[in-house]
Amino acid sequence: MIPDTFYLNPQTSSTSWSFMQDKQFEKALVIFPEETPNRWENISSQVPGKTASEVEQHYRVLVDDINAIEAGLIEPPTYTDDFVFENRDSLTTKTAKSNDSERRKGTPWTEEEHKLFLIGLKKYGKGDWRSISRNAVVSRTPTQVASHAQKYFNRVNSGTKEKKRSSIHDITVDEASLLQSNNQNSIVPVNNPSQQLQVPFPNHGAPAGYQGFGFHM
DNA sequence: AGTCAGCACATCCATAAATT
DNA sequence: AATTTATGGATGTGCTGACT
Repeated sequence: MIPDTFYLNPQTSSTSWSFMQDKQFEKALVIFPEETPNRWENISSQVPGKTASEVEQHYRVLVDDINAIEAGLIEPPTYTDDFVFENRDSLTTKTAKSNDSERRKGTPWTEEEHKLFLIGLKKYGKGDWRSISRNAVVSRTPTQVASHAQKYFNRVNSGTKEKKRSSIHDITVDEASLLQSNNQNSIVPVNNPSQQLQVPFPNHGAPAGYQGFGFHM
């Protein structure tokens, strides 16, 4: 279990959030998207011990963090490696040997995550999946980033686009960089403006760059 | 030399999209 | 609607380099 001191920001968190509360909050964000009436009341009902105003405040702090990181005002957090990754993995994956041979499907990469991946790729280079995971696609482990990269490079190297389904991997490094620069202070994806405003956290209820409520600065 | 971490690559398999 | 095909996430394996 990740200790509270690991992810709490004493400067921006007026009340303490336990790890489980954060996870419940994260799930609730997905269950109750932005257009949901009485969204914060509904979310707070899923987070034991938190009021609607507290969850709303928590959300705003997180968005502020992301905006600050994307604007380059603050450095993304650094982690004590294995501790974080082990715990992050334990939240989203299970080993192949565990649990009656059922194979996990996994969480699909969002367009936003892929763009962050490409930006990280450009910045840190191919092979430095750890840095990309830590500083760019913080919602993914190095293993996940490497796996995604493998598919991406397969796609890129396969060349011809004809007779192929459209894919998230069709987004190039240059496109991602351009989108990033055009979208400097926004936390939303850029391809579908109508969706952006509806679902600010397109992946699992969290903003891009958000990695599980662990890094308010 | 042994151990460990990180990586590339190959493969499995669920799912979505395209085709018939 | 049924079938085929492509995609993508997860994972197993082997290699390499760093460390003890």
